[in-house]
Amino acid sequence: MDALRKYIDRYVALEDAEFDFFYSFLEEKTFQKHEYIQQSGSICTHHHFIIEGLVKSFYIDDSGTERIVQFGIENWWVTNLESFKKQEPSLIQIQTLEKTTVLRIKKQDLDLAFNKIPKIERLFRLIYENWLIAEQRKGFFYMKTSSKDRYLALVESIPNFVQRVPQYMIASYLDITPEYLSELRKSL
Amino acid sequence: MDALRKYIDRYVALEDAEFDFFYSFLEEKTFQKHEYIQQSGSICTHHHFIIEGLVKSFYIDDSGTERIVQFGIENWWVTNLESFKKQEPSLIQIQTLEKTTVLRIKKQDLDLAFNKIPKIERLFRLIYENWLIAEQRKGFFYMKTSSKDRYLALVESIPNFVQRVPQYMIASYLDITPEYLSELRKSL
DNA sequence: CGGTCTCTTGACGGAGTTCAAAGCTAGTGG
DNA sequence: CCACTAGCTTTGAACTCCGTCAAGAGACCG
Repeated sequence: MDALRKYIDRYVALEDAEFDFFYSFLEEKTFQKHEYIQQSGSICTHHHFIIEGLVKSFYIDDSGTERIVQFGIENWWVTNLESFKKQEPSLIQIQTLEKTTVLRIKKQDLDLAFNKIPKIERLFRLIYENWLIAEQRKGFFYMKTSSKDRYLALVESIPNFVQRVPQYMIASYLDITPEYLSELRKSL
Repeated sequence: MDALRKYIDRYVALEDAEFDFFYSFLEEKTFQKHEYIQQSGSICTHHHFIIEGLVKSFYIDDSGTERIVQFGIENWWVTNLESFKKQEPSLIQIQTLEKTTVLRIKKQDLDLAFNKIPKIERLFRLIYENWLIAEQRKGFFYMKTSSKDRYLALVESIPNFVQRVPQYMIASYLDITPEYLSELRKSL
């Protein structure tokens, strides 16, 4: 609750009553290590705010290989936005890498919150704006940077990331093979 | 005006008075072929809705090569969102490839519209949501698809695209060299 | 008709993949 | 608390995709 309040305060100034009303839609839930938050083929019913823990979003490609598209840590929202918005089955799966506690909200409740509290709509307008900028920077960065530098940037951007996540998942996220990442690391 | 009204109607139901009020902030402007809508190093002051024409967003990399990150056509919004939002100098440049007519709005006027007309804030919450999904799909698609298939998907997604845009720009957008694209096309 | 912009062709090189095998490490049960 | 196993990481060789460079062939415009 404190974590969410602090997070929201960075974007919009909510009255206590507004926050409490919004908070009443949220459900706290804890997932064990390696539990699925989102299964492939099912509809993404909730938007999740991570209070503590670490998750990966990924899909399985045609040759059966896992492809990680995003990691999520404390103070991030995770969902498959496309499936959540359209309420269609999701190709993306979300799984915890550590014991993870989230606050989650259902699609219809979030829509209700948008109607009742304009500041919540503004909050998400701003969140999506920032998220979009981050996604664009990522694409931009991907295009102009070698995989070695992408690796270095990733491990520097999140403290202890290498300790928390196995190498082969980092390789998957960087879109290279574990073998090649191993070679990169040898050359430091 | 009609194009914009039609576009907005797909997202939110505005009263005529609300639309007129929003429209009063917009300025119609026509750029000639090869004119700059956004120069490198300057702040992105406007958000642009393209009524007619075609533009490219790009930057110049360390070796002096142009890198196209996005094309924009009719009924798309174009801006460098990061520069527009933070009012910081932009690394991205935007240039027309054809004579192009836009409706443009200043940052402070858009913020004003958000405050005066909640439905406009909702409109942009939805636009950013869709844009984000599109950006994520693009990243996703990039990861799992060969450059040959990316080329085919691109030319199929926009009618006459190959006629409107020179090959070497398509190569830049696909993040391959013109030489290699030429080879791909030979193998059909 | 001459020049600039665009597209193609070919030789070579480097980044990254694939496959197979061996070496580590950490969790589990006995 | 040790031993075993399964999962993770490293190594190396052969191969593929795609970039770089250099040169030539069209095509459009004044």
